[in-house]
Amino acid sequence: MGRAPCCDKNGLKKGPWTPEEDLKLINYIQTHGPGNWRTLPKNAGLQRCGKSCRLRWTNYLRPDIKRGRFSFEEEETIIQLHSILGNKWSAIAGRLPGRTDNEIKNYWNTHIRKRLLRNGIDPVTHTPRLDLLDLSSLLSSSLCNPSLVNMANLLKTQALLSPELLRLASTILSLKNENPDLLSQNNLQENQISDPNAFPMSQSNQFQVQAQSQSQSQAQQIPVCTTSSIPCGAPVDPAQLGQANEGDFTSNLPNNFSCSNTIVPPMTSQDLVSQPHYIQCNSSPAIPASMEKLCHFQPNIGDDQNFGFDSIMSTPLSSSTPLNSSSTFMNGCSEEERESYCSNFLKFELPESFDINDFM
DNA sequence: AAGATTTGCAACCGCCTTTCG
DNA sequence: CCGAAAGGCGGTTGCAAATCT
Repeated sequence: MGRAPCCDKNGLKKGPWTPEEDLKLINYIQTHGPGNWRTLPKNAGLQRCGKSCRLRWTNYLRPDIKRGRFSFEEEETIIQLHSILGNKWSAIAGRLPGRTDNEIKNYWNTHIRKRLLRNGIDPVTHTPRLDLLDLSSLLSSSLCNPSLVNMANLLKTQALLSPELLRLASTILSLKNENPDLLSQNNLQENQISDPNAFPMSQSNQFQVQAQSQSQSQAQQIPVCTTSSIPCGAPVDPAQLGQANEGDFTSNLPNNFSCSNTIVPPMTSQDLVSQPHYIQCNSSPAIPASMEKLCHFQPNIGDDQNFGFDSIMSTPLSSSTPLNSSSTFMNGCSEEERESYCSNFLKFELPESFDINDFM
């Protein structure tokens, strides 16, 4: 019964391949084709297991393998595919011509995964991770200077995505109301916060609240988050924002605040009503309109005409049609530039029925 | 300059599925 | 149909190179 025994494992070499072994394997496969991996080592004169030969060929010696740094387009494809397929490296490799599953896996683990983590994105779920965000600056700011950083700031960042954070913010407000002394004990820190140069903002959360002295008449204006290394651009329903501002959120809403280096002219509620119900996550002026689509959060991926789950699953792995190629312009860009893009990869859209009070 | 630490990647390991006798 | 080996895949390791202190 069963097959004939596999290759004799005794005396088989392991470890790094020598150039001579590579040459033998290449010559044999070029002449005879890969064929049966079990018998290949013996026929090729190699003291290796067939499995080892197959691995060496598919991961390193195959002539169609593309070596070198991953392009931005490839990286973008990997992230998109990983958000759907998870660690199905072979499936991902099937969509990336010339790349092996092993190479993609290595690249994910050594580059992309770390970058996503740095930006507060869970590399498994592709959603923001609050435990990775530097909440300390937000919290200390909120405790030390209620006029500088307030509930709206928390909302602005990620609170709309997280009931936990909203509850935390609510607790902070309660603390503030119950123990105002707590605030006065932190005058020194307050001064530090007031001086942007003296306050060491965390890498992941460089919020800078601006335009404190706007008139109350602009209170309904919508803050625009322009840049942050965490995913931002949470959608805001203007009506609900106003409701939140007048309701449980007792602190004063900054009329025009930003988490970037640049002040963006405030939008009015009317402006927003006529716009899609999300705030643009504008990471860099250099990102062209063609990138906009990529900013949409992946749950919309099925609607993306360029990238659908069905297309992946129905397309043979051998057909190496590259996915949307909107970003080849970023080939060769620096790690920082990639990171900047990566950090804004997610943009969230909430249904119009979204009610912030449901979270409180 | 030297040792420590981090990074990148080839290769191995072990498990699961497929194939074959 | 069954059992065993091949094939395939994802996770992990080990080591050399690069970077930091």
